[in-house]
Amino acid sequence: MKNTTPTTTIRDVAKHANVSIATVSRVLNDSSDVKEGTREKVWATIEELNYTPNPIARQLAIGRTLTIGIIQPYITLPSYIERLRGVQQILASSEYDLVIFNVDIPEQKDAYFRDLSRKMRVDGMLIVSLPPTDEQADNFSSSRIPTVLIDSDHPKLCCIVADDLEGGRMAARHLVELGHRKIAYLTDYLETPFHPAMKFRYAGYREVLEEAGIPYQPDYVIEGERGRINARVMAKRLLSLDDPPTAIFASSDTQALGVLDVAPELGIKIPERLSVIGYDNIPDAVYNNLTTIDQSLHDSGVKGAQMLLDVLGGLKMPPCKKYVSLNLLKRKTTAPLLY
Amino acid sequence: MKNTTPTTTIRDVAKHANVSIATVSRVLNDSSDVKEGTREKVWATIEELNYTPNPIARQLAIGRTLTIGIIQPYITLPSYIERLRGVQQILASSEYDLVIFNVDIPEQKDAYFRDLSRKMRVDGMLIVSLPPTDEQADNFSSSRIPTVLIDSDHPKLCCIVADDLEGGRMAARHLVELGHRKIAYLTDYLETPFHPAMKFRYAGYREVLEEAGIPYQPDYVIEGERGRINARVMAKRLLSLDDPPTAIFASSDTQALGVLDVAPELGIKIPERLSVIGYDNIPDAVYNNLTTIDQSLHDSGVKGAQMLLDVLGGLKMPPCKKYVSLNLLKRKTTAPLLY
DNA sequence: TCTTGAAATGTAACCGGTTCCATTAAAGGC
DNA sequence: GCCTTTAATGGAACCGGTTACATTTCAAGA
Repeated sequence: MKNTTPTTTIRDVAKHANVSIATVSRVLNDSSDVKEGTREKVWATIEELNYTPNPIARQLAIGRTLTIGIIQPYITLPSYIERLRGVQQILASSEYDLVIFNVDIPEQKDAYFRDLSRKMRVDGMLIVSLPPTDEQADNFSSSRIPTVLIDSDHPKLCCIVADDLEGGRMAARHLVELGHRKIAYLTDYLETPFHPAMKFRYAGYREVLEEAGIPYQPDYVIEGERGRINARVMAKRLLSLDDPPTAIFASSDTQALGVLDVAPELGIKIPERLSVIGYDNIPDAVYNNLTTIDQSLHDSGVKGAQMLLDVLGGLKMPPCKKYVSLNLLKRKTTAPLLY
Repeated sequence: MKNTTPTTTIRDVAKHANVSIATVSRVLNDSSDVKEGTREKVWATIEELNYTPNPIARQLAIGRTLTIGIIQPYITLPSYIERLRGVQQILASSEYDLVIFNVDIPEQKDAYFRDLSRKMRVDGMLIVSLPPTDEQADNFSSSRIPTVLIDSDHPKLCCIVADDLEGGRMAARHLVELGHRKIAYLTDYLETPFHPAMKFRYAGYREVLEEAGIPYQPDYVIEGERGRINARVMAKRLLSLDDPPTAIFASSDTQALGVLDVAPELGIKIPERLSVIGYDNIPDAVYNNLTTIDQSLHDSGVKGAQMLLDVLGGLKMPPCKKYVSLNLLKRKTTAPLLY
């Protein structure tokens, strides 16, 4: 029944209720010093006029948006979802809303980094797996808008990180300790415009193998497009080598699952003939009894959100680097090498 | 180097550049009537002071947020991602930003429906797969904020829908035409607080079977939690029946893939011994050569976003219902029944 | 009864932009 | 050279809230 935008404002309410706009505002923000009778009268008027305060005006007046933004790539990947849940859990009980900005291509990242602090209307920012350049980091740290990095780091900012190098070591060490010496590493492309976690894990893998006196075998390192399907193809290649590996360290659970998919097709029993270890501990890993490195994804979301809230709450916080824990979860896809 | 929020405003710029704030505003919005010399002087000052206009103030002044919101459940599912891409494609070339609100549980839906029109700051809304109640629909249609429904419908609103009943018929009809009579339907829970697409597809399936004179066999209908993993379990149950089906219609590609996963384990060849048809045509379906019903997910996003932009552009549009097309894609997982 | 102070309310400035309208400066017409 | 137009610019109101401060109300204390 409404015609063209006859928006009711706080002044309309004030007029109808026969009070001042200040009083209406007080009622809306349930300030304590409004007489009960007045309060009721104002509420009645608000209902009657079907009045809704304009959030934009409010934001301008109080100088805050009560919104925090999160920029992250690959929103569809299970590991990112897991972190997101951690963030949401914390924010749900705060006064802040969460707005998600998805980055699929590097250009988007730069566009967001450039604009968000200005064009977007957020009080704080979480940036996941997207390492800023020095210049961008400077912008963030000198900006009015506090920023917390999750899963990437920069000396000028607050960061929540996992030690991917150590994670790579842990996975490789587990396989070595089981007696394996033909250990392959199956991964996303190591060179990426996003956070090079896979590269660190790779370095950890190389390190442990070297320590164990296992010569580097380039054929055992295979990289390719992310995703379960592609992992299958890569796994097939590895397992068809003349001298196939007896263990595969996949840089993500999703890829490890791809390996589990194809092994039966090739008549390879897991874990008897092939040990497989993943990384992340996503829900599907539990279901498939996949041995993996739990990198506390959920917790990284929780910690990041909490840190941002602290800063927004006024806590003075210098740049820092906070680690989430790593845990080797031994399940059913790894076993001692049979001679 | 900055201390506590010494935010530079348009007035600071005006003062430094020795012009009026009106002129600065004109420069910012590159209005035509500013002399070239003045324009340069103002830009120089803007750079010098490192000034960034406050978007909130601008929004308040112009009365628009230049943001559109999308509410959708299961943001992690491939089918929803596909729609989202369609939306983003259209919005990318518009002046609007997209903000995503994810709904995982029904309560969130109601909270968003209640608040968004008021608390949130968007110019328009897209609602995906979340049918509003009559009351909510009334609120939307009488609200200042135009709303378009995608994948659900209501007589009072603009809707983009797919004919799930017909889709169910198409899938079932395909199998019947291939000679199958033992046709199972594997699905998410039919009762859902979200859009009951699966129920419509189910109805279509029942209808076609009845027309073909195939008696209803309750054992052949199995419902359960969504997801590939759960689909495997359900598929196993179906295929272990005393008189197993020769064809399975899965209500989503993800579930169909689950069926493809387990069939080999049970020694069942596809499509020779078992025909499988999915629904959605997600990217993985292409890769796995899955026969499926393409419900133009991407296109539904495109159409929905376009319609919303039209309305925001001033087009008067009465409630309507626009269908996206359905196509049976015959690939390699369905085949004639062998006697 | 008159103070006095707390409680309740009102006034008006402010947040940081946009834009209508008035004013001034420059250019064109005769 | 003067008047009319047009181009540039400035002044100030406005968007719709919040809030510091001033003012009024009213009950308690002297």
